[in-house]
Amino acid sequence: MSQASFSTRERILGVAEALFARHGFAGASLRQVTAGAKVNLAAVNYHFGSKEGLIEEVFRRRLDELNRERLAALAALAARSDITLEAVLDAFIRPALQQSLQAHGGGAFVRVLARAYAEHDERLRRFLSENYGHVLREFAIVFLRLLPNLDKDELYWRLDIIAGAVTYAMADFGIIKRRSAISEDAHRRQAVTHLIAFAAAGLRA
Amino acid sequence: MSQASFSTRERILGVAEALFARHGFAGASLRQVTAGAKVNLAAVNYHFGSKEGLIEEVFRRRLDELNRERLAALAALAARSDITLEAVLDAFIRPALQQSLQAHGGGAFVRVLARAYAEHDERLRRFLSENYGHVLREFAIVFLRLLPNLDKDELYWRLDIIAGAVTYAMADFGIIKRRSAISEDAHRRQAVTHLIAFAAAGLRA
DNA sequence: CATGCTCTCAAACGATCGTTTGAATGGTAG
DNA sequence: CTACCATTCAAACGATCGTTTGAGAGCATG
Repeated sequence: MSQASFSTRERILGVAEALFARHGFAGASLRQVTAGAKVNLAAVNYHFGSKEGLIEEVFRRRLDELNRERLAALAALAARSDITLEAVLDAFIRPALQQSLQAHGGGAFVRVLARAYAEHDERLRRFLSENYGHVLREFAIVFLRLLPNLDKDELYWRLDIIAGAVTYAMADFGIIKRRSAISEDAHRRQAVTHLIAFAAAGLRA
Repeated sequence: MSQASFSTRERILGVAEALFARHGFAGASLRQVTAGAKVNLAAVNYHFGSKEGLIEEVFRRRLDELNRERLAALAALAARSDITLEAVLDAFIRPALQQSLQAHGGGAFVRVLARAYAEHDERLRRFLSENYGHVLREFAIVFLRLLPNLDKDELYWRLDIIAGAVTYAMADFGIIKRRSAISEDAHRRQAVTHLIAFAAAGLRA
């Protein structure tokens, strides 16, 4: 794979991610993507086979990294003996924050992820469930150890709510607009602090 | 407005709501909508002016009712002297549940609402903010009275998270699939119970 | 230089999109 | 009955969609 090819692939993925976040999968056209990436229209079908292939690659690129970081944070935690609920939640939420703060179009993918939750497409749902569901199960094991009085079904209910709330908050899709005085990054950092406290209280209830 | 016209309008709105929930606003075409409603293609532009006019009417029809019910439930609560946090949260969440349990395509609108959160379209966002934001402010007043130690900004953060969690949970967009043994209605009723307990704990933290 | 491979490009494909048009329909008021 | 108005209908509009094609550019290997 030549350097030029790599550059074309990456530019397409970056622009596609941003446009999917802004206009949705059906709402963003390949012509918008290729124009934004300054590549030929046919490049998408050449490199990704189809539009859906492009969509899946946008997810895979970020989710692989996100899942790896979350599991690594969880594994680092397991080595310690004094695990707290907040620490586990931090291991789950913080990687998403870190990723959203990345240099180029950081927050874009979190918004794409929020859209994916809203999509009902079976193929996309299955793809996400295989990745995200696995991480959630790993975390559930640790949560169950920390919360012995919580039965499994009840925990899954609450984790489900937390996952939705995290995605929602990270995507900054709230109704209450953030104060323009603080930056988007500071906004996200605050959100993580609040989410952890909120989720911990909810799990302990 | 004749009976036939009313019927046509309502059939279009019902089918559009279901298709928007399933395929998104850009993903559902007017030809799918009119075919499903068994009306002529031109009927949409005749009755609603444009596709966007149809989208707005889908929202207005349900949101007006939802907001009215939420504020009514809150007002009924204000008459009492022994207001609890759970009761206020119930006034906020239960109307959404009731609506989602309505006979014809009950859960559809909640999913449309979840999609709207993910949309970045400025016109749609403004429309939703005007309706939903107003209700949220009314509730915030009561919450602040019940939680005197919570400052306003912090409360808004948490309400934001709750609103997102409610929408996601109600829309049944969780990663963990509900057990097929229980019905969708029972699933939603459980969700409300859990959401209220979760949210109350989070607000009291 | 010749060969083979990866990648880019302009152009076009058929399909589908939202919208418009103008005629036909059917009930209602004068 | 006639005139009017709201509504429905088939048909077509231009625009845009995802995808395909075939030629050619660039570069490496023999």
